[in-house]
Amino acid sequence: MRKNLGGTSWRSRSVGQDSVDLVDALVQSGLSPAIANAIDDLPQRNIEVDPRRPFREPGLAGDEIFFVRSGILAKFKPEPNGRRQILALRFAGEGVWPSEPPPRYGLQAIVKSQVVVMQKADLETVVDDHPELAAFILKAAQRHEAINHEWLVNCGIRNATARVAHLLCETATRSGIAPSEKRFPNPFTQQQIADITGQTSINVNRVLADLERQGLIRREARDIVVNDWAELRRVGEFRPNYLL
Amino acid sequence: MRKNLGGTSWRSRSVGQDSVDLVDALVQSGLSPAIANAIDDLPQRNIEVDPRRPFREPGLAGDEIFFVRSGILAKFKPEPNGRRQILALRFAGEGVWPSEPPPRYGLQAIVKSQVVVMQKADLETVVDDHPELAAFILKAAQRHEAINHEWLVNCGIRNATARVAHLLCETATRSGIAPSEKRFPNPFTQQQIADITGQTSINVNRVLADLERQGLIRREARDIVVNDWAELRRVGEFRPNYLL
DNA sequence: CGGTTGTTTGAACTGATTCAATCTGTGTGG
DNA sequence: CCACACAGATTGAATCAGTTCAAACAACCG
Repeated sequence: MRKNLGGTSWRSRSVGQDSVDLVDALVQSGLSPAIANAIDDLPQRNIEVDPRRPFREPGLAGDEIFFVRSGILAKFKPEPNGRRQILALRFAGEGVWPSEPPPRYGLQAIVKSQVVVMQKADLETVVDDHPELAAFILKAAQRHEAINHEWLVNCGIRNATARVAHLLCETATRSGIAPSEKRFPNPFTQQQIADITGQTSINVNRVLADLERQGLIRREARDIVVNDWAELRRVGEFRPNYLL
Repeated sequence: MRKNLGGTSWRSRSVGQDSVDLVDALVQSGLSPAIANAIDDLPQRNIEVDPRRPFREPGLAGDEIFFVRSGILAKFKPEPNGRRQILALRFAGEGVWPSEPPPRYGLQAIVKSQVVVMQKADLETVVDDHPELAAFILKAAQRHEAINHEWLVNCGIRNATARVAHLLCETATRSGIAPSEKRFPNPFTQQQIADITGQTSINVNRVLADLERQGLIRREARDIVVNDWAELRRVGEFRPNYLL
């Protein structure tokens, strides 16, 4: 699917409920409209990916850039022992930038997602024309580094309950849920929470039941209802400033 | 301490045995000599830091850049429960770049280290003059991201033995130990290994004793003697390509 | 309806922690 | 050179958080 040039792109119209326009998202993250439009003019492919089915296997050449228009993507790494670790998440408006030695992680969707795929080489031409773009990319990388650090602390020294509580808080914040909002959709299966927090799904199930028994959250269908954000944050040692 | 301009800088002469010249290290990492020299011409301070004494507390404004000339630096994050997690290491020739929201980690040395400190604002002037520098910085960030991922897998799904074995392999590689070399100095205390791998020092002690009992390594004074690199790598699931 | 995917529960097990004590090496000052 | 202090390493015993295995249950979907 190629870009439709001139006039209002069909991509500007909302496709899903939380679908993100590429230009809007880039501008909102601090990029100048000129550069955002230059990026949007690059050849691009829109794809829709189903959850839990890897669409980019580990070890493949990293010549593509992915931009999440709606849903959530995950970088994952399978290990010989059969378990897998989810390394990072990308929410709507965020992107996956390729790295130099072909990355060892694969990509899969957490929920059905719409993704824009572009060529690294194409983007590099925009970087050449607009050096500020490099700073923008670096800033995004540093934000993800801060999140990475937080996840390492999570898996390294926090207990199972704190890990899950932290993930819930981070997910709500990164999904753009207002702090006043008590209810938000839980995008994860318990297995996925386990893959993120380095546990088994059995234990995640018990932790969630515990959190519910303690009255911190309620689970209703696919939603999480948070009765006491402050307490959930305390349990998860979540301080959101690392997210900007 | 200010830069001595013109002629051979005193910094070009080796100060410690493994001391690294700033220009050499930058050029070797792929930067052009012109840019490396431009960076070297910036105001800089040389400091020597003692191990295990934080010299940069968490949460302080990140307006400084650190370049490791010798030794090893660690980013660490203390947690309310009294434990701490080491988030990343920087070996000789590597640097710590500041991030936008003031970083939540502190810096400490693993062993006595020599560090060059520069101002972020100064470096940015070089970036303005040489846009390729931005790509260089991004590439370094991506390499550290790959290492971060590896550490997350370590803490998330590998068992205590694999974690320690992996750290030993990574340390040897990043220290520049030739694969043929069986002996290398262990820079860590057992507490530091624990802080990196998310364990207690007691358990690290038992794991090291196990590795020795299994004949994989020997410990002699401050050195680790690796009897069988291939086997140690297998145990630690260490595949070094993520290090470039 | 049957098949699939995800959740929940129980019982047994185990890897790692916690607490406490001892041992070893190194440096320091008398 | 010895006495002492201090940091790190080592060991044991008790405990516990989280895993493993197995089985049942619920929800969803074509």
